[in-house]
Amino acid sequence: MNSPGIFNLIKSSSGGKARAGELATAHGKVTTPVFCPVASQGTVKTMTPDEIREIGFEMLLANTYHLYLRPGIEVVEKMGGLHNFMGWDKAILTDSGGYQVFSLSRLRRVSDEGVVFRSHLDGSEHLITPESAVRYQESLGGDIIMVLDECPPHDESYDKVKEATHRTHRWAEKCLKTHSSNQSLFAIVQGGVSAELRRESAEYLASLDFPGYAIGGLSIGEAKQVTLDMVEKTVSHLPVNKPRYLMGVGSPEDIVEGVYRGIDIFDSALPTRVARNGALFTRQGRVNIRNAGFSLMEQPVDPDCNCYSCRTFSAAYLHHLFNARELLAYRLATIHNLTFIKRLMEDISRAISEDSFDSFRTEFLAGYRTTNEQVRLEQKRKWLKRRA
RNA sequence: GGAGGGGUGCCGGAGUGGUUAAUCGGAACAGACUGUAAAUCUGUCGCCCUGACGGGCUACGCAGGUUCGAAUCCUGCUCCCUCCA
Repeated sequence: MNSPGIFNLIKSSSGGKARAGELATAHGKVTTPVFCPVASQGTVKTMTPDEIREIGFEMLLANTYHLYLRPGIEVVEKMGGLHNFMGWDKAILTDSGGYQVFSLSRLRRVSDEGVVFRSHLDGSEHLITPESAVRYQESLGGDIIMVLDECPPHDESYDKVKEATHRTHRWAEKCLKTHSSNQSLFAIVQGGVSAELRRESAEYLASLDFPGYAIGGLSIGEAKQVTLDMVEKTVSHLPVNKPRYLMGVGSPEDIVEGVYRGIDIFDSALPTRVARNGALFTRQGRVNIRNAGFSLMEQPVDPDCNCYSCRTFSAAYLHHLFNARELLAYRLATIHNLTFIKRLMEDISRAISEDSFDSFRTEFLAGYRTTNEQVRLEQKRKWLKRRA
């Protein structure tokens, strides 16, 4: 089973939907469930590829939109492709730029042809089409590439979501038609928070026989229970023998819940972004290293962690680095959070192979304190409003 | 000795009669961040009571005074700064 693009399902939970597998790529085998750190601009912020490899990650996510604008697709191509350019010889998954249709929505116009958007860098206007999105990704040379999709806001009207979902379907067909490399092209299910649209989207895309399926348009401001519900409603209509990728989801509790519902691949900027802002993962929940309580703590932030940061430094030192805004703070925190996630993935894999994932999940969630949902959504709303 | 300027909340610094518990920074304290326009953003920030609305008290160097009302005007005291001798 070594030809690139082949997904090999190794083990499924006897009671539930969690599963373990392997994904073959031209840049090595990827063990699933897998988490991909985000390297939008060809770098996991603050980390060297060696450090990422040492922590144990097998696949990264890079972004076509960002690399297209800077340094430019041709530059990456001339520099020998993305792997060579960024010094990473394991697998790469590139996103099409579809998410930017959503996150930069003030700067874009969507039509059937594609998306006309304004560069957030210099305001210049560009058109990205399903066809060009595939061509760009073929030039970048990632191992898994994504169709161009339209990700509507979580509170968009049903009709608009339906329109975006159907457009995403048409684009998926165009991408499939354009695609000519041996990279794996994954489709993206949309459908917003409508179970009916999710089903329709999953069934339709499944009929096109892609080598993998992503679930997009979630965790963008809707309530957590809705996210999980939509994942369930989508997965149940996806083929069993193809990898399922839950895009943009990566908090520890969400990963556990995603695996529980049959997800194989995750990516998210959350672990690294949150790290740069002082939030560190522990098995008891997130902790803010900037809090005054850490100023004199001799032990590491997470005594159970064996990452470089926790092996080497006290919580007090990390607290100090953050307060002083020293650059090392961001690196040490990123190392910690990524190591935490990697270990979580290993624990999940082990639990699945031992057929004890359900109890692992129950225990993990019982011990992991999460933010009050109201507080979360309110701050999220403020953030989105501010961006509008 | 002479002339002038100034002392505002933890710090810097606005404000020159009422709408001022006092603009704005910073610090401090807490929170958010999920296919990265993010080393970003939000909230609190005199004291006491309240979950909140709200209420009470104390505040602009010190002491008096003018006024219905003063951080803002007047007098004295005190401390600091600049220039001239």
